[in-house]
Amino acid sequence: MGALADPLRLAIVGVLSRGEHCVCDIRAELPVAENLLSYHLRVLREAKLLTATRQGRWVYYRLDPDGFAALWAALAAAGVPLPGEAVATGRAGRSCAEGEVAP
Amino acid sequence: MGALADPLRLAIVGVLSRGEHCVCDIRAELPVAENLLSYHLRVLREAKLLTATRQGRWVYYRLDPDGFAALWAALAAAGVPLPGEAVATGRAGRSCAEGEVAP
DNA sequence: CGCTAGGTTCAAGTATGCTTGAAGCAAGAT
DNA sequence: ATCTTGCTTCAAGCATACTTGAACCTAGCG
Repeated sequence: MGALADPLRLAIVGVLSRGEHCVCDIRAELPVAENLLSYHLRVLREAKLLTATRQGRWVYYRLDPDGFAALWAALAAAGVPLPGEAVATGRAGRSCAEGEVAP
Repeated sequence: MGALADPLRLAIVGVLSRGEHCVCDIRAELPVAENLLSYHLRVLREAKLLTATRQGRWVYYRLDPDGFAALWAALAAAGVPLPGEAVATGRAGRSCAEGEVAP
């Protein structure tokens, strides 16, 4: 998680969600320093959300379906209500106020 | 986003995913300073992921379904592949290497 | 080979966010 | 009113992450 917490990285994912792109094309859509883009691409790569392949002089990035699947699985395991899931809003067992404020 | 990027906040959401809890009960499940818990609860509250209601001396927190719905909607709008969605891995139009390395 | 273009990495400064301790506020108990 | 409990807020220290500039590496070209 946290890899999607940066607006630039979210924008990168947005570009790549339309298909594979090389760094120079990403940079054409996102006006940002080459350094910075490389840094954020690395963060996303280390988060397993992106994969990179070199072709000649260019490096092509694409989204990693397995990484996103793992992300959603981890969130689900942590108890985060994913889209389409019901959100529990009822009262759970309480220990600190046991029977003090009976409804 | 980013509100779910902290392990403690993720744990808080996990506890609240089982239903409404007061702060002292959350604290009973997560060994953390009262200050710190209050801080992270505020972050989640300001992210619209939690709602708080005071009842007597206790403050009860619960997940906010609308907030989570808005979060997933925002991610979808940004192009993030949500669970169950296909991930585009094909080639998109390229401008920098137009026709140079024809497959 | 030397040279250039596309990307990456390194080391620095700055900003952001987390953590801690003390003070503050509200509501019930005395 | 005074005290205690449950929780929040404030201010300061510390850690982390972002940003910038320079050096570096690889692939292709002359």
